[in-house]
Amino acid sequence: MKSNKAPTIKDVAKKSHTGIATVSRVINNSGKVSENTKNRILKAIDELGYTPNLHARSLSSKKGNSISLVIPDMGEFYGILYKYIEKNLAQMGYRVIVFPLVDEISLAKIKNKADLIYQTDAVFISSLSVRKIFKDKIPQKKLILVDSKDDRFDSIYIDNYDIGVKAAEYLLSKSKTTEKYLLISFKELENDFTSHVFKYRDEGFLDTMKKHKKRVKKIDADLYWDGGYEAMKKYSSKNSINKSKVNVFATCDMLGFGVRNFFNEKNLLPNKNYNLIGVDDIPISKVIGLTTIHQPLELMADNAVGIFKKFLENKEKKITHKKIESKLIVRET
Amino acid sequence: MKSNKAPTIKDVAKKSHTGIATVSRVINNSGKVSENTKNRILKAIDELGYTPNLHARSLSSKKGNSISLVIPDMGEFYGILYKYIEKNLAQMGYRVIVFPLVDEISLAKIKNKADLIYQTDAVFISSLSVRKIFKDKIPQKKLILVDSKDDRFDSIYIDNYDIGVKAAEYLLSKSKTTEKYLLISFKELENDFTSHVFKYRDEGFLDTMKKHKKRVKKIDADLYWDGGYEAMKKYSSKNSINKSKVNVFATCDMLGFGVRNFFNEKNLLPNKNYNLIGVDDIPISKVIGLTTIHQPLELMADNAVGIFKKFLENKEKKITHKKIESKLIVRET
DNA sequence: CTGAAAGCGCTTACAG
DNA sequence: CTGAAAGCGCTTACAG
Repeated sequence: MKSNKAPTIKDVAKKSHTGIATVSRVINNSGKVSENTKNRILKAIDELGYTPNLHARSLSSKKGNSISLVIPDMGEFYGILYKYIEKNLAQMGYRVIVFPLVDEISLAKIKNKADLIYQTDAVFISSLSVRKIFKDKIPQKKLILVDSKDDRFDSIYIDNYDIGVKAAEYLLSKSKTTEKYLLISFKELENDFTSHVFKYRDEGFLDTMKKHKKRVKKIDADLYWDGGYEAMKKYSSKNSINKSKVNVFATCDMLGFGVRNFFNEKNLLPNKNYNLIGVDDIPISKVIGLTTIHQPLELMADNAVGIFKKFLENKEKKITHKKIESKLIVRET
Repeated sequence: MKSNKAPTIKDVAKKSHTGIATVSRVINNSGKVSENTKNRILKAIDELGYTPNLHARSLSSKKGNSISLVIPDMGEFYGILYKYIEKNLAQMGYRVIVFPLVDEISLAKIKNKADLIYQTDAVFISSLSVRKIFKDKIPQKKLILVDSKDDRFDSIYIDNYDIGVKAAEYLLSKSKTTEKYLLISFKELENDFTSHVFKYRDEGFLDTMKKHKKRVKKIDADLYWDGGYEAMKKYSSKNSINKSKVNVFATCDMLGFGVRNFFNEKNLLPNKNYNLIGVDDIPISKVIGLTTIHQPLELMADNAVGIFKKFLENKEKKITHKKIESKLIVRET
């Protein structure tokens, strides 16, 4: 009867009548090993059902072969980002470990210095503020920001102020003088999760509208699928929505979704009764014909991985800041 | 000038004039340590910015303090499941590492015996077939199936055949003799990702309809936000949709979403012109008023973690099969 | 091409 | 309450 414990490299060595160093070589495909011994070892590995212990490997090699990806929530948007990053890194033999900051518990875990996140070779942080998350105890790791910016760290980012400007210009191009302008946005709470992306989008939009002497009514909405709907409902209860065209900037597609729903329900038509633009270009936006501002996730992922690669190669200390252009996608609304 | 390397337990011991065993004790809060030495050690840890090496810890303690969660994709649905599992496990000091099988690459990684997944203390598999994923090389780990069933492993599952039955009964209760019945479903490819959930839902629905002598038109759809829409468009190009009421079972809410969109666009009304039921009860379903069959994710997560807890306690070998009841949620459609 | 040995940074009896 | 020492399963010079 076999022992219950998982077989180790020692067991493999014994069974194949070699030393552990040689076994290690064939496992890692490093160094020269004769065909004959190699086959003996492979056979033993197979028969034993041997699996290398990653902890031992990492401990002795000083490499984790993994990176962390910190994201604000686990939804479709970040799923896409994950996919692009994973695709790149998998080829390099790296694992990407996801850390969704879904609640206070997961935030607390990350702040604990004994957490897994501190064992990975680099930390990719998406859409979140390093300062807020880690406070003063920033991990002594390679940090790469994706979709946000911090002077102290490598950053791949999009100019959110510019997004607001683009949204304003789109709506202005579609409208005449006497129309109404609405800004439906999420009012971020000042806590550890705050990213300020909404704030910047708001500002870009508001500033541009002011420049064109347009008055804008701002409405706070919940960051949820019906957030935009409820905001519009509230607005329409005090303002007429049929008299003149309404132009709406929803600062993310999730909010845009709700707004679109609202207009549909009232049988109001895009271009005629309203215009609407969102941000993100999540998959569902295409389906509902929502005009939006696209965030090039693939490009961001590629750039982030590129920085990581360079880091691995020559440990260069220079910090890279790469700005990615967002793109207007005109659809029905 | 300080050394570049990360401080180890040895450095802490030296700085606090103790042994590494004692340092280990205060880090892990185990055993008795006098207040005085404890404070000295804590101070040293803080000054050094010491972080325990998890690989070393796992290697010597034989515990990973983590579990794997394998999911078919990274979207809102599994995000919710993750959240519930994580909430439970975090309190126990465990990390949950997500393995989204988004493409062939990620599948290949999992099959590699050297993968991270084999280092965790247990593997939770959601909505996927163990047989298909791991083939004959099933990991010698505690496997817990969430939302699927396998006689060989602990399973928390929902009866998908029964879901089909429930959907049929709902539509029958809303309809009269002469009406039309549509089944809009995803035709699973026979590959490693196949879970057969759709197949069982189809069967439960079809069998029940047959029992009631109703003819059903089945339409294959893409598993995407506009899958249901396209399916309906195809159907309506050859069949009238206005004459008599149409009753549709979309085998998941994502498909139901598209169907609902289609009817909206045609200005057709629920209960009057059509009835529609989906499955899953994803957040967006509530917003669009989609009648659906709810999957109790929280309950499933709790049960799965419960099994894991028992496993940790007494290493019991008995396999648990727990069936969870799905629940009809009636909304507008 | 191959193997014995040191060492990675911890935990855990063990002895005091 | 405390510390020296063995051991976890690997990788990597080093010597052959």
